[in-house]
Amino acid sequence: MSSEEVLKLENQTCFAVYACAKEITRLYQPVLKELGLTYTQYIAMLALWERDAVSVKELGERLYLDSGTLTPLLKKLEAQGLLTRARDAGDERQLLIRLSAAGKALREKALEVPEKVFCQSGVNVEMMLKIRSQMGELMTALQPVAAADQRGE
Amino acid sequence: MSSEEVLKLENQTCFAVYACAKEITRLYQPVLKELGLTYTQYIAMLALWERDAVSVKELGERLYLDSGTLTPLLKKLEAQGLLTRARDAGDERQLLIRLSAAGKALREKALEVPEKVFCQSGVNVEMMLKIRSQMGELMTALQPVAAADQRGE
DNA sequence: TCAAATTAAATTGTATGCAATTAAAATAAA
DNA sequence: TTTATTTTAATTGCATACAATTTAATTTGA
Repeated sequence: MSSEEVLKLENQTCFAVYACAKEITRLYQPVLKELGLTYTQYIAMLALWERDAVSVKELGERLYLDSGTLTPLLKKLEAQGLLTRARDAGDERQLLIRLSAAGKALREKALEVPEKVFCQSGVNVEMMLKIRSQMGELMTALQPVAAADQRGE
Repeated sequence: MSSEEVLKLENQTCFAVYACAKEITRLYQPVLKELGLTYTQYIAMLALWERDAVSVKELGERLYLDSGTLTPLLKKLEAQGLLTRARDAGDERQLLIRLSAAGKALREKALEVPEKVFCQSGVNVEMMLKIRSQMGELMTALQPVAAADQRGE
């Protein structure tokens, strides 16, 4: 690529993904508002509905978020009565996150979220599936780099 | 999709894009640190290197950011001596952002950023181009929705 | 003309997001 | 065992993001 083109915004794949991610969460916002959740709170609940009674560390690994983000977020969800935060009796370092009855019940209302958002977007199923698989590929391509950084290489 | 699967994290295209966007900016971070820029500051500079002496509004439209994000960000870049902020004489409502000599000079160092990041990622050119075009398609699919929201429809 | 509506930034308030540090608990090693 | 290391959350500090409001300037319309 020429030195003229290499820094053009429209040629930056990073910016394309960054902009899409923001546009997508913007699309979710009004739908999630009905559940009283922000987008990040929503994906945290998704993870918990799939697997309950997990530590902050495990939750963070699945969501790619650290305790600096999760601790305040989980405190807010606790304040809303959706979950409880309690130290693991077997290992006091760990904090176990458990859904409350209200937290489990909210799943029923959340069931219609993906459909609602999909209908509001101008996206068709084929595009959506293609994007998901592409992002999966990209993530596996990027993850080794992140892991190596973690190990200090 | 079954009610079991519809809320699974791995089936959420939104989460795939969201996670990739974060991973990508993480990849840029060490490279941009050498230029003294954060990722958002970097894309702001990309936009300005392409087109100088623009208003906050125009910059925001190109970056999909509003004044709430841009005002403090531009003040930081001004403090670094990379640009100047001055009201437009013709329309005092507008603030014109102009690159300083240092801001223009920084472009030379930035020229090697895309290549550096690309080499550190495990991504090949084909994947990158495919993703960029996919994100472009997605953005055009989502933008009408955002525009309609803007108009209050 | 001149009040009403619109526009552009800035400000305020809330919620991430992450690096770096701290504190407490558990594990490893001497 | 007793210290050193490691692990897990919480905390701190900084930088986004964005909705909603405010302020100042401009444009519209009666």
